[in-house]
Amino acid sequence: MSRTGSNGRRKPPTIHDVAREAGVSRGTVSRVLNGGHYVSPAAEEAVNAAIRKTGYVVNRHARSLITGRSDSVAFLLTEPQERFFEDPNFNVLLRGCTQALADHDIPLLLMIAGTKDERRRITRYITAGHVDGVLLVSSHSGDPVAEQLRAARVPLVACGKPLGQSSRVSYVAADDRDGAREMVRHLVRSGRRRIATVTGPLDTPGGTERLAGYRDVLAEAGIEADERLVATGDYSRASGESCAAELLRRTPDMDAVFVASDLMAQGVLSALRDAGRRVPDDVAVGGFDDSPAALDTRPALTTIRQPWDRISSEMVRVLLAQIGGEDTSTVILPTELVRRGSA
Amino acid sequence: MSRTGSNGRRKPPTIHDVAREAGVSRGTVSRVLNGGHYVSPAAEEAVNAAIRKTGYVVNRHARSLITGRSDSVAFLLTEPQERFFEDPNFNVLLRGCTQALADHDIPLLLMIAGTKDERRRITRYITAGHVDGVLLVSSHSGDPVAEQLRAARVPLVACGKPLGQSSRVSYVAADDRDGAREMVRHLVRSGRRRIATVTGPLDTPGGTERLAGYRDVLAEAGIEADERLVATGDYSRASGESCAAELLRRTPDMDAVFVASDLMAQGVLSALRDAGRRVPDDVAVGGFDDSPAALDTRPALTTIRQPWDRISSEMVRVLLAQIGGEDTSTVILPTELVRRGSA
DNA sequence: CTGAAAGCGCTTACAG
DNA sequence: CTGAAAGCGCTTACAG
Repeated sequence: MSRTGSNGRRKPPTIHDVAREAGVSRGTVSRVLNGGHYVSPAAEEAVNAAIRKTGYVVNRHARSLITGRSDSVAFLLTEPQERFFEDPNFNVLLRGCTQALADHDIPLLLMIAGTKDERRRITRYITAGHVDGVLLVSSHSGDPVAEQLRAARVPLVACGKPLGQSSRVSYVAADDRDGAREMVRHLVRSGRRRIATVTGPLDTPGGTERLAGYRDVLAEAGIEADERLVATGDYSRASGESCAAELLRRTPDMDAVFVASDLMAQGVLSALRDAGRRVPDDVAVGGFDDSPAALDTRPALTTIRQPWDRISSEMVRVLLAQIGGEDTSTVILPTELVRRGSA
Repeated sequence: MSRTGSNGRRKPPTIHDVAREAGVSRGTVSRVLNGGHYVSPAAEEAVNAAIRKTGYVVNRHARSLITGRSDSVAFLLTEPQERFFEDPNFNVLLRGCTQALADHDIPLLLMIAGTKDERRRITRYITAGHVDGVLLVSSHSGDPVAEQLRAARVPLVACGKPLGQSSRVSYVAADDRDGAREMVRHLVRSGRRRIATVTGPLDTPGGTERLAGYRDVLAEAGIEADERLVATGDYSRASGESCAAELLRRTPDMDAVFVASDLMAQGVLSALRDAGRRVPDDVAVGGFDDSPAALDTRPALTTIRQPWDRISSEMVRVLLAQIGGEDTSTVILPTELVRRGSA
């Protein structure tokens, strides 16, 4: 059935081969392929048998040429730093999206727009219609790529609230503020009063929202706010270490630290150990993310779980809905306190 | 210039629009697009101006339909375990390949064949010609996907030596055996004599080759081999910890451990600390990979650097060559000893 | 060097 | 329910 091309690789069967095998027209085969509407049971049966027999697989290029859809989606990373790749959250997200898309038989194109040149090339590629939509992962605000894609009306869903133009862009995020509240309430409940925090960068939602949640709880608990207890990190382990060292110098009486990411919390634990403070006896430490590494610290890290599997499946769901014509939407997912040894 | 479609999104300009704008035929535009052969300078000039003016971007589906190429490449992960995503090496490799391909304007499709169902679906997709070639990342031997793709004559290059059918499959790998030798020689030179090793799984090249390198050096140094000094891990941190505990029990006099991955070495360091052994004073520890985490251990990990950036760029180079008709080939890249505190 | 024309494999109104 | 036909946007021999 399958013809052999000049290069030795088999030429795959076409819809024409299937039609001949089934004794119907190509149109009928196509109708079976596209949902089986307006096809008699007998014809459908014959076509399906012919498909099995020939091993036919639709040629997506031909289909895309006529439908105008590409049946593929981009996973776009716009990140000047290399950091996202070190971040375990990134892995989970990427895998989750790949698999959620695979369930719809949609391939994921991975694109990294690190430099200005890459951003221009990728924007051109996407706006030329080579993908049906974009899963956008970009931690910082004021991302020009997001704005350009939005202007070109490319279906788009961001991971985390895009600080610049949130009102017109779909996004899926964990409830950062509430997660932070959970953790700080837990610290308060365990008797801590001098609670410090190491924040993320303040131009990211994880930076501002988790800090806001921290302040919410101090206010509701009637604990006086002390700005010396607030240090700003950049999500790296090293920044956690240096922030903790600085906090220990400024406020040696602190008895707890809420750290806005597990990776930074690892650095905080190192700094505390170096300073001879016991965790959690002298200082309780709470992280954020529930990354795999949270299990490997000594003591194991009490942290806030971000539901990455749900975040990725919701991103895919919202994007496909938008590709299907629905309006933009926002999904906020609940977090969960995971108690381990550090707090 | 650009027409507006029914859904509100602009219909991108076609080769026809460019031809009209430039005052030439569509054939001439196509020739300019495909290398500019048999085109007069004047025509080429006019076409390029028209392309700029219209913002034309080639429709890859139409092109692929006729050329039979897809101008895209799959990055295929066949891994029953989730482990690869936790492995920092995976990140570096994926990023490296994405960027090396971007330099050729070729998008990377990420595919994960974890379950049997996924493997079947993905094999069908790939053998149907939807990608021009495959970058294969699969740690274990006897991978049925590799064999099927090879049989279907799909251009393919593996990361690491595929233990099953290495002779007919291109691959790029670090020199595992020589890297292991470097590390163990370093341990011997620093006066260690009771040198243990924690290997990777013995159905992976990193497992067998690094063990072979370890044995090479013991033999050349005239140190008696002692099988009690060999423990087999599975590349996880936890296995490093349990292997080290077992080694301490079997051979309490050991004065060094060569560990086949940095992640396992982290577990080894924990176990040694728990046992009250000082590193490197009592026991020297050498890792393999030079992962980012190797900088974060106490003491920092002496390790063997795998040249991941070169591995990824070579994988892409070899794959593109093969797509272009060249024969299979093998690339072995040198490793490098990175001395830090642990040995 | 250039244009007219065929054709890649598919989908989708259009008649029946 | 079904077939014949047009056409998606491009590339590539084929004449000139």
